[in-house]
Parts: sequence; C-alpha cells; structure tokens
Amino acid sequence: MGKLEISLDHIDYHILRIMQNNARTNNADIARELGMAPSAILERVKKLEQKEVILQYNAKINPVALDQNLLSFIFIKTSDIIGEQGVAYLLAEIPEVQEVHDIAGDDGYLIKVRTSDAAGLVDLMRNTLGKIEGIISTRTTIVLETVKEEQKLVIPTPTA
Amino acid sequence: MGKLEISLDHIDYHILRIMQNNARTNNADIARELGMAPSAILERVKKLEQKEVILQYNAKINPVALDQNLLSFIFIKTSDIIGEQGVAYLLAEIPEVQEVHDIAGDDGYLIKVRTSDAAGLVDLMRNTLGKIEGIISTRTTIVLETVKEEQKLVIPTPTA
DNA sequence: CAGATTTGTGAATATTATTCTAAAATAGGT
DNA sequence: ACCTATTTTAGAATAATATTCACAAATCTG
Repeated sequence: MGKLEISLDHIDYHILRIMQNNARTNNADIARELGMAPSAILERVKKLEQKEVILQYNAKINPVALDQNLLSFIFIKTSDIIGEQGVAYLLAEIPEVQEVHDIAGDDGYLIKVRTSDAAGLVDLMRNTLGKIEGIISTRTTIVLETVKEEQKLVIPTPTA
Repeated sequence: MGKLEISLDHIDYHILRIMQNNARTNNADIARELGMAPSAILERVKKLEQKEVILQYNAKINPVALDQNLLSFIFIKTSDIIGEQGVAYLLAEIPEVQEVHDIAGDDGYLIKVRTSDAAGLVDLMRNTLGKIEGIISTRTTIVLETVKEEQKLVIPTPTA
C-alpha cells in the first residue's frame, strides 16, 4: 500500500536516470544499456512503480502549442487553521493550477497557474479564486520568461 | 526549424490527453481508444514530436525515495540588465534548481530548488549561489507541504 | 473541379513485452 | 562458515506491439 521501505541500488538509479530522461525508453533498450535480461528490467521497473518510487510517466507538452502562454505564481493568504488545508484542496482541483504548496511563514499557499493570457488570469482570479471561501488576500507574480522548467531530480551516481 | 505552425485537431488533443496522463501508453492502445490504425497514430505522434508540441517524456520520481525532501522557492535579485539573463543561465545549470523564471517587477528571478534538507539548502546557497557573480540578494520561501505538483496542461475538448 | 499533398488503412515483418522455470545470488540465523 | 529461505536474474517461448510500405481516401489549393 503506502510507500514502503526504499532500498535502491545503483541499477535502480540507472533505470531511474534513463526513465527520467526519456520515459518511453523501452525495456529492451534499458536491458541492453545495463547489460541485463529484459525480464529482469521489467521486474525492477514494476517494483519501482509499486514502491511508488516512480510516481507516473508523463509527456511534457509545449504550453505555447496549447495557447497557454502566461505563467504566474500567486501567494494566497487564507483563514485556514494551521494544519488544516481546506483551501489548498479546493485550489488543487482547479485545472489551471499546476502546483499548490503550503509555505512557511506567511500562513498561506503558493500556487503556480497557467493561463492563455492576462485576461485568462484575471478571469481565473475573479471567477474561480474569487469564489473560494477563506481566501484573505493574493499577491501575484507574473513570469516574463521561463529559462528552465523541469522536474528532474538529482540521482546519485555510483562514484559520488 | 523551431516550432512551426501548430494546427492541432481533436485527434491530436486526444493523443496529447492520453500521453499527458501516461506517457508509456503504447501505440496499439492509443489506436484502439481512438478507433484508428496504429500506423496512423505513430505518424501523428512523430509529428507532434517534430513540431515540438510534445517536448519530452519523463518519469516523475518520488523525491522522498531519493531523499530530496526539502522544496524551496528563492527570489533572486541580480544586476542583470533587463533583457540579459546571464545569471539565469548559470542558475539553470545547477542540478538542484528545477525551475528558473524571469519575473516581472522585482528585476529578478524566481527559482525552484530541491535539496535533501535544510542543511543541503544552506550548502547550496553558500557554495553554489554564493559564487555566482551578479546576485544582489535572495529571499527564500520554504515549502512545508506540497498538495499538488503537476505539469499537466488544460487540453481543449471537442465540446468546449 | 483537377492536381497535389496529406493522412489513413491494412498487411507483412521486425522488434519488443511478458510469462515462466530453473539457476544464481543474497540475506539471515545458528 | 554453513544451511535455508528469499530475492533476483537469465533464458527460452509466446503474445503483443512497433514499424514499414504500398495504395486508397481524404483534404487542400488554385
């Protein structure tokens, strides 16, 4: 069920490194690169999934292609009691909201939002955020340009 | 030969929706779901890649499994001239830095950083950020808990 | 509407995924 | 060290998928 003990060896790391860079790499290729049988790789990958080390595989789509050109970060102060996250879950349900983080200090959340343009952002704030009870205030930061945007983690190497 | 004209139909959207949710869905399955020949799907997927609509496929790995438990956002003010992004590129090269955004207003950047713990963050700020010329000041926001973290885009549906 | 281009189908072949059994490796306990 | 239980791997056999290609259908374009 939940995330069990995690004990990953360098073979797992190698698999993760490959998968992180191209999730569509097939078993046969991974097996060749690691010099192992495809069946062994398949077994390991399944376990990595079961152990929730690999959470999901997803295609990164170009926002421009879908006309989602505006990225914004919004700090949201709420009346949520510490520990409770009612507003957070409501925020998480909004499709345009890609991330919801409970942050320290400001008794609030930081969310990442993608809309087509400024009008879309205004619309979202007015018609969606505006209707959520418990939001006290918001502070929006507009992204002019994204230089890097990945979810890749630093994976330990055998010699480090 | 960058991103050319983008003209996506509802079949492309459907493929993107499937791929966004599970990048390892095989061609045959997609073909079955769309009621088309696998060869046709293969053709479309290749074109989506060529047109840079699909940017990459990646496995989302559990940060906890790799002992990267601390997520932080750091606002960085620099002496970069507007339009120039020297510091941004240096920041982008840091493995622990997952995102680098040029933001409006504060003549600075917002970066997203993942470290093992607070000590790792301090270490990064001191030994890596500290050595980058042009950084004037930083303001760090610690994430206590992440409620949602995805890169999924809103994909238009036929009836919307 | 004709010619040209794009996109799709269907079949054939190459490659890969998956399953299974036995061997090898590993971990624990004495 | 040794034996046993457990985990992991290899290897072969089979099922399924990927990929290619020729031709048909659909779609532009002018």
